[in-house]
Formats: sequence, C-alpha cells, structure tokens
Amino acid sequence: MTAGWLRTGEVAEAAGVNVQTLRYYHRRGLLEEPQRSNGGHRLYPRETVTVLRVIKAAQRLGFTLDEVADLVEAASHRHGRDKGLQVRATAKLAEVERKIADLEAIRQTLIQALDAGCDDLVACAGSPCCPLPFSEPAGGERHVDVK
Amino acid sequence: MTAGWLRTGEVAEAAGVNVQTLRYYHRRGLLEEPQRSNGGHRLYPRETVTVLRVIKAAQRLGFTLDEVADLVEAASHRHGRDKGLQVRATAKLAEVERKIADLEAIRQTLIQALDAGCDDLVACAGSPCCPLPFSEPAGGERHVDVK
DNA sequence: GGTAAGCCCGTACCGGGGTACCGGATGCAA
DNA sequence: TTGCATCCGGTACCCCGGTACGGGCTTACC
Repeated sequence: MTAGWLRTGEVAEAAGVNVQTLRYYHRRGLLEEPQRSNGGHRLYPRETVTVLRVIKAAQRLGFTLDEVADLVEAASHRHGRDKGLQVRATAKLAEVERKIADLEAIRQTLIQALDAGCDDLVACAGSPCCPLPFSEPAGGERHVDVK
Repeated sequence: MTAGWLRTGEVAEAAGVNVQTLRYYHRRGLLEEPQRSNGGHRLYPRETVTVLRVIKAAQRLGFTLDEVADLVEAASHRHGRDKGLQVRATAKLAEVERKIADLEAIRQTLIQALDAGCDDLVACAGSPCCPLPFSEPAGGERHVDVK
C-alpha cells in the first residue's frame, strides 16, 4: 500500500539526502512533520522531494539552514507579494561579494609573499622588507572568516 | 621580579589574544610550554609575542591551526633550506583561488535569480525558466564549503 | 600580613551541518 | 508466520577555533 506516499528512505533516496539528515531537518523546523502510518512510520507526499531539492539549492547559494527555514516559511506562509526572496538574495549577494573581496586580499598577500621569497615566518616577522601582515590589519575587527 | 619575563596575561595582552586562547595553543602543540615560576605560573620569553603574531598572520592567510603548527615546526626544526613555506603557500594559494571561483559561481547564480525576478523557490522549482540549480551541479561531490 | 588580582587545571559549551549507534517496533513479502 | 529490511526515538559524536566557568593556589602591592 502507501499508494503515492513515500517512506523516509524513499524520500531520502529521491532527494539525494541521508535519512538522518531528513530527521535532522525536522528537528530544525525546516520540514513539516508528515502523516504517520498506524505504526508511527512517516508517510511523505511527493512534494517533499521538491522541497528538499529547494533546500539543497538554497544551501548551494550560501544560505544557512536557519536562513533557508526563514525562506521556506516566508514563501509558504503568504506566498509571493512581499518580495522576501529578492530582499534576502540581495543581502546574500552582498555577503558573498564581501567574502570574495576578503579572499582576494588574502590571495594578493600570498602572491606577494611568494614573490618576496619569504621562507621562514619567524625570521620574516623581524625583517622590515617582508610583506606579510604581522600586525592587525587596519580597521579593527575584520574577523575575515575565510573557510 | 620576573625580569624580562612575561606572565600569561601580559603575553596575551601584547599579542592581542585571549588568555584561554594561549592555553588552547599549548594544548594544540602550537606553542611550546615555557618555564614556570616556583608556584607553577608560566613565564614566557619576549619572543613568544612574535610567535603569536606569526600564528595570527598565518591564520589571516587562511591556514588552519594544524597547518600553522606544521609551518612553525618546519621553520624551527631545520630553519630554511627546504622551501617549506613556499610550497605550502603555493598550495594555499590554489586553495584560496578555488574558493574564490566557487563563490564567484554562487554570485553569478544569485545575480541571475535576481534578474529573473524569482520570488518563491518552491514555485520556481516547478518552472523551466528559473535559473536556480535545483538538481545537483554536474560533476558529483562538489561540497563547495562556502562559509 | 592582608587583600585583590591574576593564574592554575579540568571540563563544558558555542555554532553549523550533519553522521553514527542503539535497542526495540513495524512493514512487507514469501 | 517467519524473517529481514526499514523505521522509530534518543543520544552521542564529528570538525574548527576558540570561550566560559569554577574551585583553589600564587603573586604583587600596600
């Protein structure tokens, strides 16, 4: 039976996600709890697979799971009309561009260090010709968060 | 007394680091255990401040603490001669460039989504005109690790 | 010699995104 | 009806770079 309904493992498989991950998303409130069988097993509608794909797509765009939850909530609650996604995507774009700029600065510094032929950080720290930033970068709390 | 020697709090202060962080670095093997006073308090030579600045500089360049430990070890063990820093910096440069490329791809996708006026992910997932990547990006396990 | 600040060590916790393991219950097909 | 795959829930663990807390000892200054 379970005509048209999918079991946990089937949804996970179809969406390319671990079964544990599915349960994790329930805990996080990203996914609504579906119907249950008499014995307590979850029975998902097919749409859930689409929702999971959406979640994964949003993650690939750099949204955190909290942000995705927010996005999904905003979309399903009162659908359309408030430009929620646009606003959030614009903010995320700015965030991504900041990260690119930070990484670009790091890239330049690495290139300079290679050009200068630095080969011992401790020695370089004492020499004035070394391009490496041994003091804090100007501007206080950058907290670059490269990763 | 403690002529010329620095206490934990003084080193931390001078290097712009938390006292806990200092002890954490000892645990991680990034910093050698210094001398102790009779009562068991650590007494650091001034050079430790430089070492800490070097660690922080390397972190700013995107090296993990494990990599920094490796770097410091390689430098102090047999100093110079094996081009250790150059090799590692080259590898790190490639890594940073990969991350920039990944973020750039995300940036382009966000821009496309904004251009297309997408405003509801779940609706977009069903429409063929949406530019968002709802299926896995070709090439299998990318694991972009943006952050 | 009193008192406050600083230090000791061990341990637990943070966030982000999951994964793994467990004993026991269910689902389904032969 | 039996056997095996699957699912249930709860809990613990992973990486990374720290930060926080608590009880007790040392150091420094007055």
